Amino acid sequence: MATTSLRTLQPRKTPVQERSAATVDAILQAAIQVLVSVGKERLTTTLVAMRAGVSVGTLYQYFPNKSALLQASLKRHMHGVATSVDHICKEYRSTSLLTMGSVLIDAYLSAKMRNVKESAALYAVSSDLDGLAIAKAAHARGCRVVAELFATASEGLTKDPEIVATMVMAALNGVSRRLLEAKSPEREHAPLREELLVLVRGYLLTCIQTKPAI
Amino acid sequence: MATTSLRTLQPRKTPVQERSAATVDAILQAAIQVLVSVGKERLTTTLVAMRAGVSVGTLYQYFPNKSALLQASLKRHMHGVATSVDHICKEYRSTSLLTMGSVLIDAYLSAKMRNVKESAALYAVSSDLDGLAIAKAAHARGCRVVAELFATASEGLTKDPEIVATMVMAALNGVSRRLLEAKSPEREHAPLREELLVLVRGYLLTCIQTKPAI
DNA sequence: TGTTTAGATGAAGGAACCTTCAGCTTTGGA
DNA sequence: TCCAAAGCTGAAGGTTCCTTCATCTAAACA
Repeated sequence: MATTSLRTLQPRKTPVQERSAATVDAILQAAIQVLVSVGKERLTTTLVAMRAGVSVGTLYQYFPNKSALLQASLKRHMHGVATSVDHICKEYRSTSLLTMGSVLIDAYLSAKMRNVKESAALYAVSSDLDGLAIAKAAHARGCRVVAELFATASEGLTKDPEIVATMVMAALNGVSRRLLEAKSPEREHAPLREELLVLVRGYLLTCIQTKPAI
Repeated sequence: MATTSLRTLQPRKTPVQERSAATVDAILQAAIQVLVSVGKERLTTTLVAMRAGVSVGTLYQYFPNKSALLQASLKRHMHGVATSVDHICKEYRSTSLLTMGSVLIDAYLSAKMRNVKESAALYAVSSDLDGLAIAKAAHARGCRVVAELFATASEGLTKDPEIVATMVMAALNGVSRRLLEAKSPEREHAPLREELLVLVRGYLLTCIQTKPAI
């Protein structure tokens, strides 16, 4: 069963010409647009194809079924966020824990806020059975990378970096979700970011071995 | 449209005899069970009716449509959690902020962990268009109640209680979701609870006017 | 006991929509 | 220019599942 779902996730046909690569891209973009405008419940493959300017048949040449299409959309979105975080994690190795926390918050939040509607709409996808696995995997990978970053902190850690990373990421998730589902996320962005900074800083301070003056 | 959805949410028929009240209860319980066993995607009204030991027709006498059924299930679940939090918020007025944070975490987490599968399965419902409104409303109400609690803290607050409550609840949500979606939530419950305590305590300390020794 | 009302039934209507496939068009190279 | 391969089309098949309603049973009450 797992084998089947993994196999069916693969594109039916791999684009070899340039135009088909553009088609796949258009379909994925259209999927997001439809998701944003009508929601996951009312998204149909025909609607997505129309929006992409192709026929349904074309869609089914690159995605074996509707679920695969949604999963691909979700993966694409999460990959964007993950890339931002990865970048930060490479760049800020061996700095102070508080710096790490601060830049992590900025990277994660601004990646999510880059396209508010899209991020919010994809929550519906990441909650169903197929999406959940992808979301979990992405989250787990994110925690691992952040844990590795924390392990290089100039101050020593009193706790397992994995646990610290898990907590920070969970808080980040909670607050960003709250933000994305707010009436006007743009307006609340700055204040919530500040407050999140306070929250994470307070926590990270308790994870440092020799407490500094600040 | 809002009027329509509100009207259709109302039960089609109000139970007047005792047996029908029991039927409604059985249907709601069955909805949760089906949700847990096959997920929201594959839940059908016929399946729910079968599980409840009634016919589909009976289901449609109390719920105007499938969406209303799911919404009712979600409401029931959230009401359970809200009741726990409300209770705490009445009981711990005028205590210290740290006490409030601690009992809040316990109340919220144990309410969610009371039935792990159910809580996890309902995330799918709370993410779709109909469920989102309910979830948001419940969350907003929770924040308001907690903010009122925080406003009575024996120590003075340096910030708007609403903001403090929002952050604490967002962190709570993030961590409990992470917990509920873990492979074995029971095993991780205690350690994550401890860590959540540290996280929230650290934050609340920064919200107190005159910093105490502890 | 008879009548009225509440409650329950489940086959069938019918809409929605995923997915296929036989045939058409475009592209790239020989 | 011409052909083979890649790409595209969209009507139609088929399935799933929501929802209804004519009909039956159980309960309350006089």
